[in-house]
Amino acid sequence: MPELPEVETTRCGIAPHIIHKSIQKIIIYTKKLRWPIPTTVYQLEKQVVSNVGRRGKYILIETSVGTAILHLGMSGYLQLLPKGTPLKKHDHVEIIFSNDICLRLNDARRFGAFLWQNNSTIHSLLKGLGPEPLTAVFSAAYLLQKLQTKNRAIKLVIMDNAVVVGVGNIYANEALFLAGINPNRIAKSLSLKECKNLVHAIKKVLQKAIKAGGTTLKDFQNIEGKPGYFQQSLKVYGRINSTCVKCGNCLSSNRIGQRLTVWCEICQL
DNA sequence: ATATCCACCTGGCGGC
DNA sequence: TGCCGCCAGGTGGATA
Repeated sequence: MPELPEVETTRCGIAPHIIHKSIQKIIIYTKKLRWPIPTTVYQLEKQVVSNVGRRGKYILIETSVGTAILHLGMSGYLQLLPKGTPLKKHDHVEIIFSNDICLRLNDARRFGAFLWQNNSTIHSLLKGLGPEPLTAVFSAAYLLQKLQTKNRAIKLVIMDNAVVVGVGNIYANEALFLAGINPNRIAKSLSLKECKNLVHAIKKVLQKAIKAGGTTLKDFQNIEGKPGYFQQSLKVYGRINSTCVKCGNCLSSNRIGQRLTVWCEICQL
C-alpha cells in the first residue's frame, strides 16, 4: 500500500467526483477482506456523499447516516470507472453512483478493509489513533514526551499508529535518513533537538511524496491508473546494497520488527 | 502497560 | 517453462 501520501493522493482523486453525488447501489463481490464486510455498509445506498475524509490511512466516505471506512491494506487501490466496465481480477467491492460512475476497490492481497460506522459512534479502529503527522499537534515536544516510555527502536515508534498515524516502512526509512538518526536507536534516547529534526523530516518527506503523487513500487496506482513519482526521490528505501547518496558509504540494512530497514552508518547516528 | 511474534493473502522475482 | 522460496506499501490481536 499505500502509505499516507498514496492514500491522500487517492482521496484527492476521488473526492471531486463523488462529493454531493448520490449512491445508487453497493455491490460486494468478496465477502471478506481483512475482516468480513458488514451488511451495514448497505446503508450507503440512497445516501449522498457529504465529504471524503481521511484519518491516517483510512479513507472516510461520509454521509448523513454514517461513514464507510476504507483501508487499502498493502496492495489496494480505488478506481472510478463508467458503470458496467468489466470487472478485473481482485475487484472486491463497487459503489455505483446515480450518475453511472462507479468506485471500485481492487486489492490482490485482501489486507484492506471496507467497514461502516454510524454517525453516533466511532469505529474501534479509529479510536486510539495518534495525531495526523501534517498537523501542528505532531510536534517535537509531543514526540519527545511520547518517547519517554519507549524502550524500542525509534523506527518502530514512528511506525506506531498510536504515536503518529500514516508513517509506514518507506517513509520511516526515508525520514530517519533525512533526520540523520539511526533507526535502531532506542526511542527514549533521542534529544529534543533530534525529535525536532525527526518531526520535521517526517512532515517534509510526506509532503514531498503527496506532491509527487505518491510512491509507486509494484501495484500502487492513483485513480487514473497512473503511477506516483516519489520513488525517484527515495534515498535509502529500496537501495539495499547501494551506497549512501550523501557520503558514498555502503548502506547498512537489517530487520526491525520484521520490516526491512536501510540506513547509513555514517550519516545516521 | 509494553514488547514480540504471528497471521492474513496474492503476485512477482531470482535461482535452479 | 516450471517449481520453490523469498519478498512486498499494513496492522490487529494473541501471547508473555
